[in-house]
Amino acid sequence: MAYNFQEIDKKWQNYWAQNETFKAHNDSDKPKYYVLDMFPYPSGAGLHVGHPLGYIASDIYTRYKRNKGFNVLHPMGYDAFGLPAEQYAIQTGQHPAVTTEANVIRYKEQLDRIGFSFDWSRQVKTCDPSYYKWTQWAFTQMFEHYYDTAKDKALPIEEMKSAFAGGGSAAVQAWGSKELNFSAQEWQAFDKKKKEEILQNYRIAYLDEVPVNWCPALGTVLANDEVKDGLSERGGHPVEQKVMKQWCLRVSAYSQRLLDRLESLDWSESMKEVQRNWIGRSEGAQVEFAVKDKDFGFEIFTTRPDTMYGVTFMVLAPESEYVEKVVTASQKAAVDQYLEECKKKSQRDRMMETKSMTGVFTGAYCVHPFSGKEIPIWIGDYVLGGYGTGAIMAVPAHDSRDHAFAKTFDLPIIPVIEGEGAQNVAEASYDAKEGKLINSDILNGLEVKEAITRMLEEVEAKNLGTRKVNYRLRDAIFSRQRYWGEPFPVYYVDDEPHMLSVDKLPLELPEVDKYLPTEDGDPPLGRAKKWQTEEGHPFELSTMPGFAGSSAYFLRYMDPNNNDELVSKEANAYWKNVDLYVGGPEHGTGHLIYSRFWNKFLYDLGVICEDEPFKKMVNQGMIQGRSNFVYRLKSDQKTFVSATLAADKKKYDTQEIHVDVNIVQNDILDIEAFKKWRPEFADASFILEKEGDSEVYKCGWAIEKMSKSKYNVVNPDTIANKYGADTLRLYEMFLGPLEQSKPWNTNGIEGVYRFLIKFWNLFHEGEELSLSDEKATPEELKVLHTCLKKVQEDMDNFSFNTTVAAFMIAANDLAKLKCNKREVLSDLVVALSPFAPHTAEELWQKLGATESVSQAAWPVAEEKYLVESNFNYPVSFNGKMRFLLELPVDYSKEQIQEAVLGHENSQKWLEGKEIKKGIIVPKKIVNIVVG
RNA sequence: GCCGCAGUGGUGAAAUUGGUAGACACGCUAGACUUAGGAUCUAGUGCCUUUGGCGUGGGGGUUCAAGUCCCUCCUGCGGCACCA
Repeated sequence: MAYNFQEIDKKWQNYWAQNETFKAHNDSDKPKYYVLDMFPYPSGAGLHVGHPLGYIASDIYTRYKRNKGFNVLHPMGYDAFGLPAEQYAIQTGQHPAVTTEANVIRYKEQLDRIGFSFDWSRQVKTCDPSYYKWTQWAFTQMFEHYYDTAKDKALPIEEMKSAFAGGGSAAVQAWGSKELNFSAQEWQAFDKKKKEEILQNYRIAYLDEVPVNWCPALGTVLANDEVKDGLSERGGHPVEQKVMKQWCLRVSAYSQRLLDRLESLDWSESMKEVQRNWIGRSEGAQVEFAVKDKDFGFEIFTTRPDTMYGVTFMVLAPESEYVEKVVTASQKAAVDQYLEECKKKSQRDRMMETKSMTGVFTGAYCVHPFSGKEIPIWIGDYVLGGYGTGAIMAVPAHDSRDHAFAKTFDLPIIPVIEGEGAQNVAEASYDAKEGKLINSDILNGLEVKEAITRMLEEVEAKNLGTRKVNYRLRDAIFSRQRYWGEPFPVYYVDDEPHMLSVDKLPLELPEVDKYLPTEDGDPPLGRAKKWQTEEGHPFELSTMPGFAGSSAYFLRYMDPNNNDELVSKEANAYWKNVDLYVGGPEHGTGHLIYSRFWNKFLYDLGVICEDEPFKKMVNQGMIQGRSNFVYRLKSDQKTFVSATLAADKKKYDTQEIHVDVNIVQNDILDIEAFKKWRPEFADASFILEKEGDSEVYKCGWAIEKMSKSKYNVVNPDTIANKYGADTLRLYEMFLGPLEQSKPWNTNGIEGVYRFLIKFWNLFHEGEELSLSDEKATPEELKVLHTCLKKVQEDMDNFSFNTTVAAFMIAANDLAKLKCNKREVLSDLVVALSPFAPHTAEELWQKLGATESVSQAAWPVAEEKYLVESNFNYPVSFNGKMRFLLELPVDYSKEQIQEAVLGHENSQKWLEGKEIKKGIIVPKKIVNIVVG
C-alpha cells in the first residue's frame, strides 16, 4: 500500500475535530500539564514556515505529555487588536473587526493543515468584548490599588485613605511617583481634588503628565520598546518627545519582585539576563549636597560613594526642578538658552551625538559634604531627569561620561584610585572598581569595596543621606490614541477619572465614521456618538496598548466562558500556571515583563494562586528566508544575465531584482514560469551560463527576513500539500536546534520524507499490509530500545533534531533486519506519534487499535536490551582509575578484574599497582581502586 | 563601552557533559535495476604529500585524556546603552 499522505492527513484531521480528541477537561484524576504558545497576531499575510516552528515543538511536547499520562491544556487564540488592521482600515474604510476575522479564519485553516492538537473549544480573541471585559476589569483594579512597600504587595486604595486620615503620609509606606509629606490634619484639610491628586501618586494605574514617544504619522504614543533608533517599530515612522497626560501602570513598583523570582524560573540564562538588564537594579547611596549660600540642598544618586573625594563638579538634568532654584542672575540668560536647545532636541538627536557633551554652568556652587570645598553646579543633558534624582556628583577621574564632560568644559580631574591602568586620568578615566584609594582623607589606603562600605557608613552616620536602590525599569505608558484597542473603562466627572464597576463591563468599542483623529486632534474615539455614561459623563478617548490583551490571556484559557470572573478559583487551582511556554525571544522586555507584572498584581489581589505565569520557557529561533535574485541589464530592460556572469561588473551593468523563490529550484530559474510571473517579463531574454552539459539561468541569493516584498515567503500549506503535514513537522524539527535561528531551505526535506516512506514500508509488503505476531529477536529489541531511550532523553531536553535522527536510525536498522513484528512496531508508532501524528494514527489503526494513538501509553525504554561488551581504554586516574567498558551488568568483581587486566592498555597504567576492588558504575564504567 | 551566546566537513548539524570527533540528513562519487530518471537500492565520502600524518576560529595552559575546563586574542549574533 502506498503512503498516501494527502488522504491520511485529511482523514485524521477530520477525526480529531469530530471526536474532540484534544479537548482538555478541568476535572481529571490525571496530573495536569499546561503547554502554551505565544498567540499570534493574525496578519493579512498569513503564516509562513517560520511561524509554526514553535507551535510544532510545543505540539510534539503536548502529545508526548498526553502519552505520558498527563491531562494537558494546549490552547490557541489570537492577539487580535493592533496597528496593522487599523492602518488597513484607514486606507480602505473597512472595519478592523472584519479584516481581523477574515485573517483569523485563514490562520485557523493554516494551523489545522499542520495537524496541531489544540483544544479549539477554549480559543480566545483579545478583541472579543467577553474577553476584554477582563482586561478592562484588571485595569479598574489597578486604579483601586496602591503598592505597599512594607507588606510588599498591592493593597486597596481605601486602606491608604484611612491610613492617611489617621496618620498622614508617614502612616503608609507606598511606592509613589514622588515622595510626599503631609500630616493627618493636612490630609483631612485637603479638598477632594487635592486628595485625588495625592492618590494618583500611588495608584497602580494612574494619570500623569509624562514625556512620551509621540509618533505623528501613526497619531499615537508608543512604548519605549515599540521605538527602535528613534523610529517606530511598526512602519518605521519618526518618533518625537512630547509631554502628554497619559494613563500609566506602576510596573516599577514590582521591580524587585520581578528580579527576585527570575532566579526560580526555568528560562534560558540569556532571557533572564535580558530581563535583569531591563530591570536594571543598581545599589548605591543617595547623598545630599548643600548649595552654597542657600538654605537648601539637593540629593544625588551614586553607585560609587568611594569616589566622593574625586568630585570636581555637579551636574543637573535640564529637567531638574533645582535648575531654576540655583541659577545665578549672571548665568540666567545662558542657562535659559541652553534649556531651549534641549527642548528642541528629540530623543533621536540626543542619541545621535552620544559622544559629544553639551552643558552650561549655573553660576552656583555646592559645598562638598566631606571636604567642605566649593563645587560648581552645571547643567548637562547627559544626566537624565527620569533616573535617580536627576542630579549627579561628577567624578571625571573615574567615570568616562564625567570625564568627557570635564574635558569639554575644562574642569579639574582629581584621581582618587590607584590601580593598574589608572596612571593617566587626565587622558582617560579609570572606571574599574579595583585599586586603592588615594587623595581621599579617611578612605586613603582602602580597597574600592571597603571604601564603598566605609563611605556608606559615614554618610549615614553624618545624616547626609541613605543607602538606596534604583531601578532602570520605568512605569508603562498605557494610553494609545488609536481606535483598534480596548476602550478604557473610565469616565470623567469634572476632569476627575472614575472607573466603571464590573457590572457595567465590558465597555464596548463604539462605531466611528473614520479611523482617524478628530479635527481637534482627539483620538478616533472622539468621533463616536454618545461616548459617555447614561448621566452624560464623557468616556476616556484613548484605548489600551497591544500588551494589555496579552498580559493575562493564559489565565482566560483555563476558564474561557466564565462570565462572572476572569477565571474561577477552581479552574485556576487546577491549572495553576503555564508549565511550558514556547515563543520568540523578542518579547523579553515587552510582553514577558508586562504579563509577569500583571500576573503578580492579580496574585496580590488573591484572584490567582501562582505569582509567576510561566514556569519553563523555550525560545524558538527565527526562520529566515532565502531570497533569490535575477540580474537585469540597465541598458536593456528585457535582458537578464545569469548570476555568475553578472558578477563581472565591468562586462555587465545590472540591477538586482528579487524573484519569487517558488519559481527557482536550487538557484536555477524556471524561465517559463518567470515569463508568466509578471506581465513585464513575458518577452524577457536571457544570457545563460554553463552548468554541466546544459545552459541554465542561475539566480543570486541572500539570507533575509521572510517577507512578502522579498518574494521569499514559503507557506507551510505549500509544503504540507507537497510532502504531507508529518514531513513538514519532522523537517522543521530536523533543521537544527530549536532555539537557533536558521534560514529556511527545502534541500534536506527529501531525507525526512524518505524516512516516513521507509517507516510506512516496515508495515507493508508491496501493496499488502504485512505484520508478524512472532516474538521479537534480541537484535530487534535492541534497535527498538536504543531508539526509545534516545527519544526519551532528547524529549526532556527539547532536542528534537536528534530525536528525529534516532527514528531514522531505527527505521534503517529494522528495514535491514526485515522486521515487521507488531511487538516492535507498535511501540515505535507511539513514540513517533508526537512528531508524525497523522501517519502514526493510520498505522496505529492498522495495528488493530480502536482509539486514537494519543490515548496510548508511552513506551518505556528498557536497559536490559542494550547491554554490550567490548573493551576500551582507561578514562581517569586519581587514586581511582576508571575504565570505559561495556560489559554485561552481572559481571562479578573477578570477571571485571580479569577483563581489565587482560587488556593491553591496562598493562601500562596498572604496572606496579594492585587492584583493590572493581565495581560497575553506572553500567559502562568500571571504577578500579588501586594502591 | 557593558552584558550574554556562539565559532566543528562542501552544507544543516551530532558528540552520553572531560573519554574512539563528524551520529543522522543533504550534497557529491561509483555501481545495480531500468527505454528513461529529478524513482529505488548498494557502496564510498573530514583533510593531506596515505605502510603514515594532521584535524573542532588563532595562540598558550591544566590532564593519562580537551570540541568540552582555565588564560588570551580574533570573528559573528543577540541584548542594554549617556541608568551615575
